[in-house]
Amino acid sequence: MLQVALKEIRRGSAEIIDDARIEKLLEAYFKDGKSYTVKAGFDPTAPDLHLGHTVLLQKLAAFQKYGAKIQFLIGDFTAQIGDPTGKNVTRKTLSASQIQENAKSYKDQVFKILDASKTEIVFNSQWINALGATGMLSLTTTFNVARMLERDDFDKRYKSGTSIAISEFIYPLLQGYDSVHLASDIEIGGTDQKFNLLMGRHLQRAYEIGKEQAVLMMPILEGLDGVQKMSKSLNNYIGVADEPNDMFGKILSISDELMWRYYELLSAKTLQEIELLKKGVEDTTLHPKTVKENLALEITARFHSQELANSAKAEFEKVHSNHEVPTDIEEFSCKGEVWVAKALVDCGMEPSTSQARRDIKQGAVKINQEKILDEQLQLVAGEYILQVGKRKFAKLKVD
RNA sequence: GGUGAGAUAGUCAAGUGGCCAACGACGAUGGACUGUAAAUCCGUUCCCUAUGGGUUCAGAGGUUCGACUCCUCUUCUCACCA
Repeated sequence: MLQVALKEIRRGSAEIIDDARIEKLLEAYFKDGKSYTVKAGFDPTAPDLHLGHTVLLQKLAAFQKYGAKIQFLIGDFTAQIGDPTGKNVTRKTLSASQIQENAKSYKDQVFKILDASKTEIVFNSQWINALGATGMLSLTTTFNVARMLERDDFDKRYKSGTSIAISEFIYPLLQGYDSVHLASDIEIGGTDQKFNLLMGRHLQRAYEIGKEQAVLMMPILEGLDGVQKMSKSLNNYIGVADEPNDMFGKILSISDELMWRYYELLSAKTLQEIELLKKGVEDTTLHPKTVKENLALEITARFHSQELANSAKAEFEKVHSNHEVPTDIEEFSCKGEVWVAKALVDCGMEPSTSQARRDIKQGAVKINQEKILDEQLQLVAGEYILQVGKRKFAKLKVD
């Protein structure tokens, strides 16, 4: 039983520091039912969760299965600094009510994956504000600049002469201090968080709280482009709140290579099962598209339902394999004769009439399934199905 | 505080008085081929009912027939010195 649990906990992780500690904690749980805490930090500014976040959340859920109490930390204080990435050095401070609102939205989304009864949501402003200037000062004495510069992005920026705000040095310290205050047994995060996660261990030692947290790092999930990490700002994400059709379609649009990555980090399938799928594709007994469809079905079903996932698949086939018009299209209406280019802009399918004209010229625009090439076309009264490219549809009623 | 270098479209990056709506690369997007995969090929990539007009090269002025290019000031970034 312990071995099964450990295997599940370790699955997909990029690196584990102090694996022995995790083993001990689980052992104690199986023996005496002893609980332990697992901490994970989240940014209060982005309450729209995407699959990249769920990699971490699923890991937390796995811990919950084996006795863990989750410390779901919302970094409302640290968000004022912004995790040093070289960009967004200073961020807007969020008002208390905004943070509460975001936190609520987190709850709505997070508890689709996590067990609420085994999760505690905490805000770090609560104890960091209580630190005061003296507390803050003594926190900074636990570390020095040379070691701070060991952090990869600090190192790069320092060497390349990009500015580093002093406040950015404080960020890892505060994140580490959170672990001191919460007395966390384990902290998990992405590989990009390694430095900060280790800071937790360092500070727990410095503050002599009698334990040092184990650290489990998950790989960063690549976005739809397969290169950059999944993020909202890069618009390469699959949101957990995405419509079933979108979710299904987005997953199907990833590359075959990336599909295996998603399988490993997102699927509930065991590693052996995934190996079998890989073999099947390699010796051509399985079509990669089928394998990808199954993944899309699994993920879509997880956040919606099996039924909705199935109908998303049916819809997808309808539109893309049979080139039919989707079932649900946004409807627009207007009065009098309209010029096509204008109509496309009004329906939000094109950003400008210039762009619309170009697309028409290139044969990207279809009306009622017929390609049109006349950019001067006027739409008289009637109903039209407008289409730009492969995926943009709208219904327009002209009176 | 002093001195010097720089700021160009989503990003990187050419352009040092007219040939500039601005080379190129990446990205994005359309088409072909497919499995809405990858790879590849060919387009497009400021706005405007448009063989023309308008607004752009950090911001504000100025010189000039004409400025992304020259001058002045402002803001920001970097380097060296203090």
